[in-house]
Amino acid sequence: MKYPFELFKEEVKNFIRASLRELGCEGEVKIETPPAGKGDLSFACFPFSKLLKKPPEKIADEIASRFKESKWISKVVSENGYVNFFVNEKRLAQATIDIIKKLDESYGSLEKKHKKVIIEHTSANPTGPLHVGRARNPILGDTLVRIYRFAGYDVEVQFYVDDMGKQVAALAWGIKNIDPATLTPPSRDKPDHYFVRFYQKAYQLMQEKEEVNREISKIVKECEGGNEEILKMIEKAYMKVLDGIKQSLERLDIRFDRFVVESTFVKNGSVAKVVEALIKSGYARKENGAWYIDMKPFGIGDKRFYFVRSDGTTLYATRDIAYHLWKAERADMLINVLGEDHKLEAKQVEIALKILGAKVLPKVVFYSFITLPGGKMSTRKGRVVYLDDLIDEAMERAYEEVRKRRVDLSDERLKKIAEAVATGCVRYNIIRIQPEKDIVFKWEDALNFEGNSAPFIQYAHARACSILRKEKIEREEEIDATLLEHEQEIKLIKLLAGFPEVVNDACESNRPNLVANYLFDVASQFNQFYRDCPVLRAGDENLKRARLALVDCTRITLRNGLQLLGIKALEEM
RNA sequence: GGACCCGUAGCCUAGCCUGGAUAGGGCGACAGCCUCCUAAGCUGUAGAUCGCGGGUUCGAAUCCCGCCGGGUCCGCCA
Repeated sequence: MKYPFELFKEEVKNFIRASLRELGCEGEVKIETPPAGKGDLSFACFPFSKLLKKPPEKIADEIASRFKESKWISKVVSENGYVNFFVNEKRLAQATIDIIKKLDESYGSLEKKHKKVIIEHTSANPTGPLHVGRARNPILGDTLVRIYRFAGYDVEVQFYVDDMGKQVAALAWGIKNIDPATLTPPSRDKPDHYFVRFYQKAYQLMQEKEEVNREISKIVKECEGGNEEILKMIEKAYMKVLDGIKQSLERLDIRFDRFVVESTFVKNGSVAKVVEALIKSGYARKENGAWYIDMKPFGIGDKRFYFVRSDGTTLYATRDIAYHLWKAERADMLINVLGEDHKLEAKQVEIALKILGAKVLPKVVFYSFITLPGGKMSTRKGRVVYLDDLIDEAMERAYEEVRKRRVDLSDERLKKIAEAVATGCVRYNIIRIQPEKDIVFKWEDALNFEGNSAPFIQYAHARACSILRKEKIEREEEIDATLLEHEQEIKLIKLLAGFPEVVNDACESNRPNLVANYLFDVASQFNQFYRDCPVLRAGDENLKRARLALVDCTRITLRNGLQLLGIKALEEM
């Protein structure tokens, strides 16, 4: 099934290809979007100027003059070396509104790819609560999950649990050896906040006392040896913290299909196989009993990638390779969401996977950490804003705002709305920005409820719902969309028609921020339509039905898009 | 020091991958709009050497090189 705008685009491409062939040349046909008012699609003739030995204006003229008539193209104009194509607006309006009404919740979704994708995200050390510095990871990851599913992929979401590092070992040691009475009270009644204190204290003691350091190191070593008893003890410790992390993410509607535990790959021998295979590959060198791969031939400067220590134990990256081989056997595509501090490790894993002939290599989406105006967040230094605190603060602010506006609603209803606004706001303000861009955390930005924000989009959706509550429109109702001729109606329809392409682009390029930008545009255009085109008081009954349908289609598109961002589409606010 | 990322109005940001027609938005500022479908909205004004300098090109915010500023990494840590 093809979407209307796609059909228009294909027709334009075919027309250009045929025209160029007649003019005597072939070439990549690159279609672009012209500035407002100059058409709906355009084609630049400059690159063909040399080939055809004609000025671009002439080529554009010749192509444009070849146009007679067609289904989707209403007009072709030559201007300054460009060929501008105008869509048949009435046809687009009718086709777009028909298809949105018909597909409803699946409008914008793409055809089934019959491909399995494993998306790994968050994978935070389960030693304490998530803080805002890392909050981009789950939000990016979960949004990608939603987009990939909508784009037709079969997605499994995984959280890789590190149960073998010094961090979890410190946590486990702390819980076992520290008297809770000596700790400051937890910042809130939640397991991750409760247990992080043991981790913090243990970490501090580890640096102060050599014996503590030795004990914790011993735990780590036992884990690497696959000591079941010690691993069980560690599991008991981190599981509670992980529960707390899950609770926080649940508030943002973020869930996982599977938690994959690192030690699994030590226990089942796959890490040993990785080591063996790497040694046999011919790329490995030995030094003082430790094994490494020289990364210079792979273009990574003068770096060594150690995968076995001199005592024979493996490293984090080594185990990560085993994990990735396991994933590669189970999926057609792998996506990882990682902080930019993992760039080198990701490169090491990738090189190893290539050496070992992995079927699938992961595509990694890196993001920059969110920092505080004074610098990096640090749990241990107490310079930190927890995700829970951010959500709570957003909730309070949102509650105040709703209460100010809606004296008519019950407190229960107000809280529901506030929650949707707050969590939407948190997700939106993070997802709307390109992952690689630095974000300096400021409360006023994070809790922005106006302009380019989640509530702005939710508000447009609520407005649409409000109109539709007053006058119903049935899915089956035949409407005459050709009556929609107002400039704002046309603008809105064209924008709605572009949704599937946005989904496709966001998915293919792993840029969820495209969806956020798009929804802001739709909401903004809808607000302008709302200003210019009365719906319930449209006068003409057929026009009213058509406008109602357009409102309904906007509602559907906004809702589907918000769904992709994990933001609740409110019916009133 | 080396590698990678970022640098667009007072602040935040889109566009950069795939070069193209006057660089879009938002916040904040200023001036307006609720007898009318929710003003979390709308309109208008002011505000940009697209970090700097070269190069490639008919054409550069976009590609290449150098520099400056900020971040990340450079461990037999995770």
